[in-house]
Amino acid sequence: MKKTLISVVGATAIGKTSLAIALAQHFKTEILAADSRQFYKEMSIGTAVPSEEELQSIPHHFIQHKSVQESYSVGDFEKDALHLLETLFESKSVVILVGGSGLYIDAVTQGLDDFPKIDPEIRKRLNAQLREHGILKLQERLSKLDPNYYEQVDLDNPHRLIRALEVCLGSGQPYSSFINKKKPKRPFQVVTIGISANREIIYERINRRVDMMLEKGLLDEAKSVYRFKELNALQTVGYKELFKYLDGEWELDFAIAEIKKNTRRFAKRQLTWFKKNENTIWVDVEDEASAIAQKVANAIHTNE
RNA sequence: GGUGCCUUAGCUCAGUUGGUAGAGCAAUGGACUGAAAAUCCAUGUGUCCCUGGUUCGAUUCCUGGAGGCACCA
Repeated sequence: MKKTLISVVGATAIGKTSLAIALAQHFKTEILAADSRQFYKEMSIGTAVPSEEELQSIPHHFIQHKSVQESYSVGDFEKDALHLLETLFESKSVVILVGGSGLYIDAVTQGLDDFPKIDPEIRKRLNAQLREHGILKLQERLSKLDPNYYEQVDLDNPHRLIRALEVCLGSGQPYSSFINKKKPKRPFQVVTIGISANREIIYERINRRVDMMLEKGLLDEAKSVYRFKELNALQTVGYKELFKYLDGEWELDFAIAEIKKNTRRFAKRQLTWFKKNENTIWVDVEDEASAIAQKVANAIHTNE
């Protein structure tokens, strides 16, 4: 029997966690989280990590298994997730993947190209160059080192430029020579379930959840990680706005309004990403978990 | 009750010496290969409060009205 990874996607605050748990109970299996901020053990309220009870009801993986002080990339996650799936599929025919980070989901379901390890110092230097000389210099370098990618890349996007450049510099080969290689087939099929709702409902849920996070003590949590605020893991909606408040730059009410706005925009970006996958089976937020489980079961069968 | 000011995009406001209008924010669409809750790109038709008048033409000037704000009674 073919192994199946059920991928549950949807905008933030839409109810992915509870659907994933219901599905895991139905299929008697475990859950992998594909959420780039739930990895970190220092953050839980603002990342809407599953509750104690939820975590106890079903085994979860990749939840708070890292510290914000460690660096953990999509590539690392892909490797770890595939390795774990191999183990889980020895005893299960179905495993659940749930999360809001599109790139991380794709890394597991489709795979990324292989890149050589790059010395993080190179990125630091490139960032310093960006600050001192501006983006034009980086663009010029890329046009020499990888004219191919220079043609496709979003030239105003510093992160993209720097990633391409660091690969060029670190490997001595153009970035574009590593991408779009034939990726190995996954030893499992993927059934993607997307939870949808109209925009007003998503935004209402977001606003309510932000208020709830604050009631649960998000501000204290932000204080507890304030000393890490420069780290990548803390470039996170819900924290970076409260840091502004703690720095005295913003009023608390304004910071909260910004959290809601930035969460809305984040949700919007997620929807754009998830729309790309034509194979997604879309369900409504209001649909019963049991009915969804039935749909999934049917999809697994028709694919076999 | 009187006088003055205001009414233009979802919000705050600019502007048109009369030729039907534009900023910021919000919002919307999109991109995405080890920073991804990150990063980046694109998108502005709206009874210019209503009414009548002047005019070839009024959102702009004038009459009357409505609503808001301020001051005076």
